Amino acid sequence: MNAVEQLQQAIKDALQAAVEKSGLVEAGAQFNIHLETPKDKANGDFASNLAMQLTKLAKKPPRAIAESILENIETEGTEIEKLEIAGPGFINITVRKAFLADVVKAVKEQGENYGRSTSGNGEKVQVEFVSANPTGDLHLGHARGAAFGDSLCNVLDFAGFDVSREYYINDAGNQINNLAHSLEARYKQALGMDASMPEDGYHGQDIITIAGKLVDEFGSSILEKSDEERFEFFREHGLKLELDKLKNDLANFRVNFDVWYSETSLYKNGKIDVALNKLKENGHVFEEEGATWFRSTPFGDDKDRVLIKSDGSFTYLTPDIAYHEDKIQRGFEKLINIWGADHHGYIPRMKAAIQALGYDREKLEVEVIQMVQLYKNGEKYKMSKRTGNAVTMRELVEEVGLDAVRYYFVKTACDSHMDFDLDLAVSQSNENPVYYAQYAHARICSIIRSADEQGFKASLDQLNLLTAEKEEDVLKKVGAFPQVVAEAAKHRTPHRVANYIQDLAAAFHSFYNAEKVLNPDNKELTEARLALINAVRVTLANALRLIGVAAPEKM
RNA sequence: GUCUCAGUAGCUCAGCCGGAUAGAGCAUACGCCUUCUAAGCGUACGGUCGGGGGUUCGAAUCCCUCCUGGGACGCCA
Repeated sequence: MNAVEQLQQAIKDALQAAVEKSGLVEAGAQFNIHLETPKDKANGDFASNLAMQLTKLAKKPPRAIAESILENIETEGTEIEKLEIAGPGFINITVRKAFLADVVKAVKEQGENYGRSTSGNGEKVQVEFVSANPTGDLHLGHARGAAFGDSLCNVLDFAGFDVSREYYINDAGNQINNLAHSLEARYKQALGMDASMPEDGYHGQDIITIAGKLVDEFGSSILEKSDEERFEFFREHGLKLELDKLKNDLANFRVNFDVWYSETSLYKNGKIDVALNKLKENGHVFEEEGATWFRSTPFGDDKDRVLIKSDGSFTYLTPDIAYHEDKIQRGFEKLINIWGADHHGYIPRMKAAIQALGYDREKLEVEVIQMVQLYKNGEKYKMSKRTGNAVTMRELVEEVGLDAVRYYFVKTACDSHMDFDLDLAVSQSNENPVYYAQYAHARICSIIRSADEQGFKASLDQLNLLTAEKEEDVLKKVGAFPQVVAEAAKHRTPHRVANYIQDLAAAFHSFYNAEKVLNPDNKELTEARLALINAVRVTLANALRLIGVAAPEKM
């Protein structure tokens, strides 16, 4: 627990004791004490709506309850300086100013770990995201999913969860055959031969690039292989090169996975059969019209689902069920899947499967990322596999810049729809709010450099000098960081961190314009302020790191 | 038709486990650099929180309903 949390807990305990002592409620009555930070600081550092909440239990008007609480509260030995009743019955709490400055010490002690908490209790969580088919380049939607997923993982980790990042490789099924055939056509074309793409082929530039690489390495020798060998060659090499490219693009996007999990491996190690048999034993499987079905409707799905098609092959669902059982057996307490909105209809059947296998369906949690609609010059831009005209993640980063893209995708809640105009993004990239935060960081670094030249050194000895209004604002913001992270983790909302970064940067910029840090006439204040801005710097850097954005020392 | 996400300032979005005068950025207007980075700060302008009901001491927030827009409803993945 950090200093701010300890303080809040102490206040809550004091309030709790006051209510019990006052006799307002019967002994043993249950009620929650919730502290909030008032928007208007005239209403104190913290506020509680306890008195209003107790109106039913105490059968008295809220202000009378509040008065009774204040009469009975013990503030000796706490950081509470002042208690006031306001508005309909809020209890506003002001704490000793000196306490606020303690946060600077906490940041100094914890450094790059400032903001960490144990609120996740080490819960083992697996986050599966991106998981795009290895048949083409990552596009805008994947970029959003990648930015969200990675930031969420960072936030969960920081909040004390035990996180594993996983990418499920769909390397079985029709789309891979399709990849092999598309690649073969491109390969022949690269050799100057006349070859047409398969009907549902992948038309992306990446396949052409890969075909070129194969020609460079193997010349025309592949054509001499038998049909079967040739197909296998293109399947294997296509897959490998596509995967290499995916890993590379994601790494360049600052996204790295702990596990790359192959769908094909589920075929090879028999886990699909195990899962299927379990469903059968549990009585959830039936045969109809030559196919094998999963009776998912009793578990809330709107229709039953085919597991084995009449041609004997599995549907996509079947290995996916085995995959999810495997996740659970690997000991994860929570499975968080990040899916595009176009897959949201898939959620009920997956939850049904988990339940049918005998597990708690709530183990699976799906975060749905709403679509990114691409615009060009103000008009909807239709992307299609057919023509391969999608805007790729790589192009996006090249045009707009990595930090701007990461920030852009994570600042908006994932359930909000997004319109994206590439031209607009390029022309406005200098206005991206990410630079506002980065500028704050660079500014602090610049002040610290000047301080070094002038012989000032940050000091924690006189933090009680930090009493200016803007200093208090900054201290409160810095102090709020651990809670912001914990909330963002709990609600799976990394965008809260992005918003927090804006607030913290704003508080700093405002302070910077109001007060001068380096003042040769006041060494003590200067060194206290250096400690303060260093705390801001560390907090900003930590927060930016969580959302995958760099914290530059110069701009 | 069913399911699902959204609708908040001119634009892009926060706020949504109910709380005090609904916030930020951009845009617009006006101020602030002989002083630590003006990619900054300050002031002003700007909102029937899609409409209508309900629950509550209190609703942008919860419930119902309707309207508008995105998405999904395959023996594709």
